[in-house]
Amino acid sequence: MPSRPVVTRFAPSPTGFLHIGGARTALFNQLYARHTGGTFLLRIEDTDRQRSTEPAVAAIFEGLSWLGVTPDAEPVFQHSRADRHREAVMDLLAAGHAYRCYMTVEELEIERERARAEGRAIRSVWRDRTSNSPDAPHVIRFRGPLEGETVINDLVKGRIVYQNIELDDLVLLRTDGAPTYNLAVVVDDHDMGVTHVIRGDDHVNNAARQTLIYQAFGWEVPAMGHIPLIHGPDGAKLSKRHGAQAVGEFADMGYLPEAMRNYLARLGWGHGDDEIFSDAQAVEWFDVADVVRSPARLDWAKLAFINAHYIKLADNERLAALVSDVLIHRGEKPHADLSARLPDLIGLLKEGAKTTLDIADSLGFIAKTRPLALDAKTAGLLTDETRARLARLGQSLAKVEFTRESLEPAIRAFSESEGVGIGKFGQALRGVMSGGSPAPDLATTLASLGKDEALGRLNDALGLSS
RNA sequence: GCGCCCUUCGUCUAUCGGUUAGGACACCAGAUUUUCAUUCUGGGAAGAGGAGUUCGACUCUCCUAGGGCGUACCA
Repeated sequence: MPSRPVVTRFAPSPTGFLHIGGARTALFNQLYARHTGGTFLLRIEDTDRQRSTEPAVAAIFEGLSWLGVTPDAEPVFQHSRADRHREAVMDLLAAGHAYRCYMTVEELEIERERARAEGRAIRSVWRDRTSNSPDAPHVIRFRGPLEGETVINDLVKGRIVYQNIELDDLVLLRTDGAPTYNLAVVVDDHDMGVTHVIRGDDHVNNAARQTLIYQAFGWEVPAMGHIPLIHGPDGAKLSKRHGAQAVGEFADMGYLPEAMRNYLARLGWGHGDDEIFSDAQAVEWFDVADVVRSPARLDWAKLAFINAHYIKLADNERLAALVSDVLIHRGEKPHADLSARLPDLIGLLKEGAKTTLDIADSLGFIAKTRPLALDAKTAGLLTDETRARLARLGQSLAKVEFTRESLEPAIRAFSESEGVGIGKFGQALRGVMSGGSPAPDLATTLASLGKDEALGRLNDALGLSS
């Protein structure tokens, strides 16, 4: 294992959005680098020019920066290093660790079936043969050992042994001269000085093949750790029907990046009984060796719980900007005066919110304009007796400062002076204030409306002029 | 088919040969209460199955079952 300063890297392929599992892999890489005082790098694996897209690259950058998992250096684009990759393959060719293979797709198909029947991996007939017309279309394959075994001392899974006969002679250079992934990762990780390869479980099989390539080059093999995938709540592979896969979707659903980081870190990794922890604590505690071996399922309820926690902690100005975006996105752009009050309102309303979308929802009753249409339930509550009581309440509240702290005791005092429980008029008052829409507790509802608006709504409902 | 990996409450996890198997989310009940929510208190809930090793296994080994990943001129 390398004894140099730690260098980790996240190496996604830009063929789609940034998957939540990939985001966690990136997080783990960054945490480990920070924990060891090392460096965290980003490399875009775009050797397949057909499948790689610009929007996908943008989505990765955007997703990572939203999550707050950004590399310590400029990202490397793998395809820009194609010349270096080809050069490396030529070295392998010269050293006899690779060979030119002229198999046609048909022949390959036959060999594939034969190999399968014999229970071994693909080997080309060109392994020990040279062509009379060396310039004919061909790929360059790795010449893997036929015997022996390759051992991976996986940082999370432990010792994994592969029989070399099971490992195929993989293609290093395609017919068009383009390098393949398995060759490019090895060359790039080596050139970038990567000491610890922390990646998804779906790459374990490649670990052995890549180890062989490192050895052929005579390079030091980096430490590797394969982290389990994230599954949907039902245990199946995460897909659209589970609600979300892309980090961008989580952002749109009103989750905070720090909540995502906390939740993701806790998914598949743990530090004793700690559930909620800061980024600094995560860095202090994290170790790849402590990553859990088995795949984890996404649990929306727990994510919501953690998000609610971070919403309570979040700065109201910041939340206001987020909520405002939600409102605009919904086509409910808040008026200037509402905008100005947003931070204060959010301070009052964020208590039970699980997402910023919830906060936006809770703003609904405030945004209504007078006179409010009352729902049937509220209308039914407005008996003559209650109307009279609400009128008296209005008079006494007119003398009160409209803050939650002042309103709370004021309402209680009124209830006592009337000699009835709050239940006798509370429901009706809430209905009059909100028109029947969901609203928080009385004091908070009144405070968030403000004195003028609140008393105005009350007078509207009682048929009084304000 | 073959190879590799995984398997503790519903979920995320702790335990790293000796524990009443702990915590969190969720759930249920009770308390508080001006709706919902919040808050508080309490509760139910787990070592896939079978063989070993051992004085003693959730912890170690093997088998079975189930699940995942891979098996590309994708990454």
